[in-house]
Amino acid sequence: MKGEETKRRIIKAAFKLFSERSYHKVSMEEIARNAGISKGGLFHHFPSKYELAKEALLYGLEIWGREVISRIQPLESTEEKLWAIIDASFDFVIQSLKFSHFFLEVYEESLRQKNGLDVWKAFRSQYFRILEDIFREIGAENPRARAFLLGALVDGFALDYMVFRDEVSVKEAKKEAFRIFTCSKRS
Amino acid sequence: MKGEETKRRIIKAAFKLFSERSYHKVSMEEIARNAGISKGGLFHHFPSKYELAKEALLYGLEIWGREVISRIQPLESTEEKLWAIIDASFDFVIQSLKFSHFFLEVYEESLRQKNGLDVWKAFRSQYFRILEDIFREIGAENPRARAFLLGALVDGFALDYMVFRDEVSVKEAKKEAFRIFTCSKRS
Amino acid sequence: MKGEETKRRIIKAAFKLFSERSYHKVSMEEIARNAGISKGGLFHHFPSKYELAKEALLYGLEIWGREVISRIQPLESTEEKLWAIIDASFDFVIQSLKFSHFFLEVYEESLRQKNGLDVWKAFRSQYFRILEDIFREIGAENPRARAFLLGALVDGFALDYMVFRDEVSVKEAKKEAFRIFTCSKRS
Amino acid sequence: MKGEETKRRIIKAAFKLFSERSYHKVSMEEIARNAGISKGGLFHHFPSKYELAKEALLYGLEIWGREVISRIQPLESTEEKLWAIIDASFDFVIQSLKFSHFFLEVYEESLRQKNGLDVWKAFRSQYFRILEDIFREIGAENPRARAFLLGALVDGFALDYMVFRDEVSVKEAKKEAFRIFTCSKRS
DNA sequence: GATGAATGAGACTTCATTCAT
DNA sequence: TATGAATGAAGTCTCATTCAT
Repeated sequence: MKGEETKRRIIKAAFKLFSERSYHKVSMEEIARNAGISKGGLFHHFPSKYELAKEALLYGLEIWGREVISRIQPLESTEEKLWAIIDASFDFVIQSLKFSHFFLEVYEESLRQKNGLDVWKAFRSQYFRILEDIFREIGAENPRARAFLLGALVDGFALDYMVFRDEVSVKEAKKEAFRIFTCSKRS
Repeated sequence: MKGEETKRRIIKAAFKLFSERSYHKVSMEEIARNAGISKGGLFHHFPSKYELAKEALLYGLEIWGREVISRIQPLESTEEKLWAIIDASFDFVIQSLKFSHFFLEVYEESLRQKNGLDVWKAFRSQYFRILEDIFREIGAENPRARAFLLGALVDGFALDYMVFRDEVSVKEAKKEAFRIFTCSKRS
Repeated sequence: MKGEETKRRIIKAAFKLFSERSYHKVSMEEIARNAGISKGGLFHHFPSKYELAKEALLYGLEIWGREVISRIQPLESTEEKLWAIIDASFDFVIQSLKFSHFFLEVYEESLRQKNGLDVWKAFRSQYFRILEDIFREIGAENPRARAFLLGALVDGFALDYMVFRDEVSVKEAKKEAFRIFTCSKRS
Repeated sequence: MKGEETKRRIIKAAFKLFSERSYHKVSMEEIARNAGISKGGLFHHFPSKYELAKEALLYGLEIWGREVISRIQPLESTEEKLWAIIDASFDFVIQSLKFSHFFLEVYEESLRQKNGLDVWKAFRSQYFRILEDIFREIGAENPRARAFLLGALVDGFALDYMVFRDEVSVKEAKKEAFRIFTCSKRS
């Protein structure tokens, strides 16, 4: 029982640091220090830095996921739901700006592991189904592709906003994103 | 003049390696070897790894820029131009999948340098004007924001495509992107 | 009594792993796992890795000793006995190729312990008396030295055979060893 | 030129330390210190600990080889040559007692490397031809096997002598070894 | 008797950078 | 201009051992 709590503490510390400064810029030493544990203790709970990063990433994603779901649940209209998703996604991305870089680096490591991508695909598909349904109802020509693009847009926004944040306000970006993603031939 | 040629050879080698394997995964040693020069020689031409990476990145961006301009130039209709840009951007991104990661890592370093971002902003603004004009002509509500979003979409696509390439074809993605970005209230 | 049984299980597992992969390449963690016990439990039964290794080594040697004795017992002629010893020794050595490395590593640790070698000397002398007697009967000039050399040959064979096993067959080696060790000036 | 000299200095220091305390008990840090170079400098000259150990081992073997050859060269009779070889081999082994352990550990690493054993086989075969010829002239039944056994005996002697040195004198051991290895059916 | 979390020292290795030649 | 030897800091990971429960 004590172990589980420590593990949780480590993951939290790792998530925080990784989101702030990406994978390569954070050392295990530092994570240990922040989690109030020894370096050796870290490796007792996680076999490698990659494995820890993966769990930290999932932890972050799940927070985001729960946030999105909870915002969508009470809503009824399709468009409201889409707006809620865009709203929440952009917010999350702004909140932890370096998150996507961290994401990317763990992804890259995953590419080298056998079946390393399965975790991400599983997680992603869960939300993609929701998005696809929304775009189908809206009358998008290719709901699947559009869902993919929204995902990409959010990720890319995280990247670009970090650098060019003075060129556009988040509010404007959200609005315009909503506009183009609700575009349908029937409208 | 001989120095200039060597410098160019180094930049080319660096760009190739960096876009294949990102910043942190490529060592100066390796770049030197690939450029057919010694490690010492490398530092003779570039004061640091970051400085080399910056120039290598600009080199890559300029190639992309010239490609886009040359594709747009002969076209007349606004929509054709937009399609050409989307087409070229996605192609470029696919071609060097790790490019955006490389981009991001150099960005991060730039954040720490005084006025480090200026060079990227200058480069970016040059193409953003073109995009903004296009979206204005199309009748977008917020052309500036939309231009920003297209940039973000392309960057994000590079990221996600690396991992989820089997979920959507590049062709479909391009088409759907074109559809939503040409969306206007007046249509 | 239950403690004794657990201890035996640990020793068996340790011996197996050590003779497969030598002392330094086997961790206490792994031994624990293979013995179906926790790491803490392991240290409950043995105060240190060295102490466990020592007992595991003795366990292996005793198996070998009993095997040799049982093969010799029914035999009558001196030469038959010598052949049986050579035969059994080579077989044992082939069976657990890394055994002599394990042996050596525990030896080295023993060198650092006060009276650490006593246990090996006691074990060894027991079998050396038998060998010496045999060589005395055969008419060797220096039976004690010859006994020592046979011991060395077997150990060295274990070493070399690991690397150069395709240069000579075990059968040929046994036969030639028998030939030279039965050599006497009186024959 | 300066590099070669440093490399030689490193190999010498490594050989000395490894012979005294075997592979795992010597750290790169220590070798660096003894060679008067930084840890990083070590890796500039040798890509890994294993590779350094391999070269250090070869360095030691070559010293031994040259010693043996120079002792044999002036001799005429076959028996004198064999005696010289046994004499030199035992001397060498006594001189650097832990050498064989070091040998063994580098061997084991070699087993894991692709074609890792080729170096040793090449070295060994060079001296085995000489031994085989000698035993053929002596009239041994299986000269090849006997040569193998002499090699094994020397290696095993190094092992055992380390532990049981008070049981037999080197001089006696040499003499008895000479006796049994010159045994022939025709005598 | 037994568990497994935790420690802390130490190992190998990488790499940007400097500098004598 | 160019070389490559040398540095030193930092990084990931292993492991025997201890100890509260």
